[in-house]
Amino acid sequence: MIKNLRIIQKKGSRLTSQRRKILETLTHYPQSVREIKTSLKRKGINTDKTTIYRNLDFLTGLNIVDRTQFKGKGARYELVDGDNHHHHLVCDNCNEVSDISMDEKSLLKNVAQKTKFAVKSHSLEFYGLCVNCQTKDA
Amino acid sequence: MIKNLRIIQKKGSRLTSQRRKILETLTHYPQSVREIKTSLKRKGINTDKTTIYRNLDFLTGLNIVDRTQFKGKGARYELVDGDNHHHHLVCDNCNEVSDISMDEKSLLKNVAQKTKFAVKSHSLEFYGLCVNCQTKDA
DNA sequence: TTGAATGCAAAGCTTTTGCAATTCA
DNA sequence: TGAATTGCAAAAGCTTTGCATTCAA
Repeated sequence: MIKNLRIIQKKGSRLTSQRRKILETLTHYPQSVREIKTSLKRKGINTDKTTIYRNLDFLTGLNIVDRTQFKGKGARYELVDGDNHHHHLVCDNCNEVSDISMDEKSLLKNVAQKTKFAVKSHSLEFYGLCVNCQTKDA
Repeated sequence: MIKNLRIIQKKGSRLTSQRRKILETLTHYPQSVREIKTSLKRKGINTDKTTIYRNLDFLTGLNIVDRTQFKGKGARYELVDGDNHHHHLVCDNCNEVSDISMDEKSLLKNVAQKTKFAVKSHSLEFYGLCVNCQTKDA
């Protein structure tokens, strides 16, 4: 996404090859750092994990990347979806993650009515069984 | 809570002194393992962290304890609230956690309408600034 | 050229595992 | 007594830090 590259440059930060490759590897599916590293390696790119962590932090700060964390697992990173903010359905059995969008206006209104807390962000995940795992015996 | 002790015995599991003490230390505020350990130590009880982890897992399995995880932090455990299921408001600045209950029927209905995913549990956290931190300059 | 970014090594946390010793029922 | 539970030591993950080196602008 060209737009993201502009955001980075506008901020006065550098467009290193690592940064570019990491951006190219990110998707709209939440990946762990390990997965990102493996994915880069498959493309023949050996980037140190520290560099990956630092860039993910950097990109998260610019709102280019979104960081989520599922029950008892490490952090996961995905490209921000712009106008298509979504939540996750996480299968307890096969760990498959699918997206779902929600009308969350009512939720936020609810918080505003009940408290004076200033909500900046929120996270909402559903856990259970995906369609495939429902039909299996196990 | 006597009821919880019964649940444990009924399951054929033992009511060790450690288990009892850990239960007494848990609250309706989500605590980290480190906090639980410190709290026990303050009462003069030295329980190994492994024992704490194992008991928290055990109690979570019996639905006596609930496990949450906030953005980029370790797991936190609190007593299940029975009929008062709630969500959390987490201050980005001072990390204070407060509870909020939500009418989530509409959320779950929403998922059911859009997908065939069988929801077993969900987590919903709001991040932002608590009232105190809003008025501070920082 | 030079400050930003990278890579490497090491450390810091949290959580898990294996196993011998202990303890509740 | 005997299986469940504990404690200890060690390992396994994930994430961060410090510092010398490299590199984009």
